[in-house]
Amino acid sequence: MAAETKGRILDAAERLFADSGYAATSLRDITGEADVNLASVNYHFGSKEALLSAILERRFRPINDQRIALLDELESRAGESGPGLEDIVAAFVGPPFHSWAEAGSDGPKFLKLIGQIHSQANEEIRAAFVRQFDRVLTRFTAAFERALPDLDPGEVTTRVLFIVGAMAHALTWGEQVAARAPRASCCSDQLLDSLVSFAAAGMAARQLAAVHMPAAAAGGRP
Amino acid sequence: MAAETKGRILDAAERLFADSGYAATSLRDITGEADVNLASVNYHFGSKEALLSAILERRFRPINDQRIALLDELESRAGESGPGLEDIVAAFVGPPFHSWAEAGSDGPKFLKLIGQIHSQANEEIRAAFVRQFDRVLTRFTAAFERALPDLDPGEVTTRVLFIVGAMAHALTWGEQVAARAPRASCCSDQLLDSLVSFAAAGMAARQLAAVHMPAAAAGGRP
DNA sequence: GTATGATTAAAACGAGCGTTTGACTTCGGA
DNA sequence: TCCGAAGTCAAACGCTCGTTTTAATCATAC
Repeated sequence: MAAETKGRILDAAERLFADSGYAATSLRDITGEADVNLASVNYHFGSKEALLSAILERRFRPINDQRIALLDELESRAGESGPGLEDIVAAFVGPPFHSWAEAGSDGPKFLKLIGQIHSQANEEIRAAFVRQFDRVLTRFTAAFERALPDLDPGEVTTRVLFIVGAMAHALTWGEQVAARAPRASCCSDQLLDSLVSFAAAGMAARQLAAVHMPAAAAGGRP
Repeated sequence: MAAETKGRILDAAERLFADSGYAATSLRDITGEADVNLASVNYHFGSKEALLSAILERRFRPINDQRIALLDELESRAGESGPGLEDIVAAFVGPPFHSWAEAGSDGPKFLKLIGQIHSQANEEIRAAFVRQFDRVLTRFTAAFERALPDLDPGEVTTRVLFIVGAMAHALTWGEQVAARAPRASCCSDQLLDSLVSFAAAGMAARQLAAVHMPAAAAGGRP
């Protein structure tokens, strides 16, 4: 019965963290929702922080593994010039959306947590998250640089930042916006398609003539 | 001396909320940083929640006013067809970045708060924030729809969501990424330029042929 | 059937939280 | 000069937090 309790805690905590954030959710909220004893969180996980780590591990590991695997496949299949832009984008932003569909009724809630975690949580936990995300970022940034040889490497890094932001925000609020929008974006597949189109086009945008004034004088935008 | 205390509290709270989030920041942290008495927060603002509201009001009001003013100007200047895509995007994402430069040394910190507030905080506070942001969203969505008559209205709404996400993320993490990137994105002006190019291109992306299967069967992406 | 180790349960711990209180200080106007 | 409003301060309030402790329960192998 140990495994069941652990699972119930993970599921409930995931749901509550996603809705209210890590700091604002108490262990009593979690154990109440999971219908388990208060002490069982510390028994099974050691601490509240370790519980969050376990949640992130459970969900992010497969997502990031899938991202890398998809990119591996794209690159081995593509020729000298590397995979196409839209394919790279899809390999990057797709896996979290697909985990939505896979992970039963808890999937959607977790996606909100992804958005949350991108801008909060204890510095230590963030470090653990970033450490796992970094390998993904490095691989995909390199792939983008190859697909967009005319872009500054720094510009690629910046635009990947934009994509991450758009994705995280879509994961967090896509559901609600979908309810507001008249017709389109009715389901996550469509939201994903929109995101891929948007991100690929943004990534390919002509770079501004970026006059590089080395570090010198005043000025700024005219 | 009342005004000075209030200002010190606002500044310190803004900084700490931005770094650690609302729930994780205590009034004792704030009053310690501001070097004022603990009770003065409740004396001057009434409660911790009201303090956050005051912070949001102080910063967001001018930003949203400027957004609307810029769009007004663009539309009155443009002809029948309405303003251009890049101009609309710039009017939307520019003001927060410019407040960065204006608001002394506290500007950058506040930008992180924008990112934070987009995915957390008490439901009531979020409602207050969304209420003010809604008029901006409505105006700009309409402008985008006019500039992009070939796009589904729902698709426009979705893509605005992406822009908001990219912007919030850039505001939150732009500083750190700028430190990582080799050359480009050295300052907020350049980050803003990149964002405008990215968002405008993404907004203008060709819409997928979006086969609208009414609600029916299985399948999904091939 | 009973000993054993894993799990659950209930209660309490000290610390920190947001907020309130009531006395003390400050200071411009009668 | 004194008054009273405005502001500051230290101290305490009641409460909730994450965590720990101790005892009860359960499953299982002997």
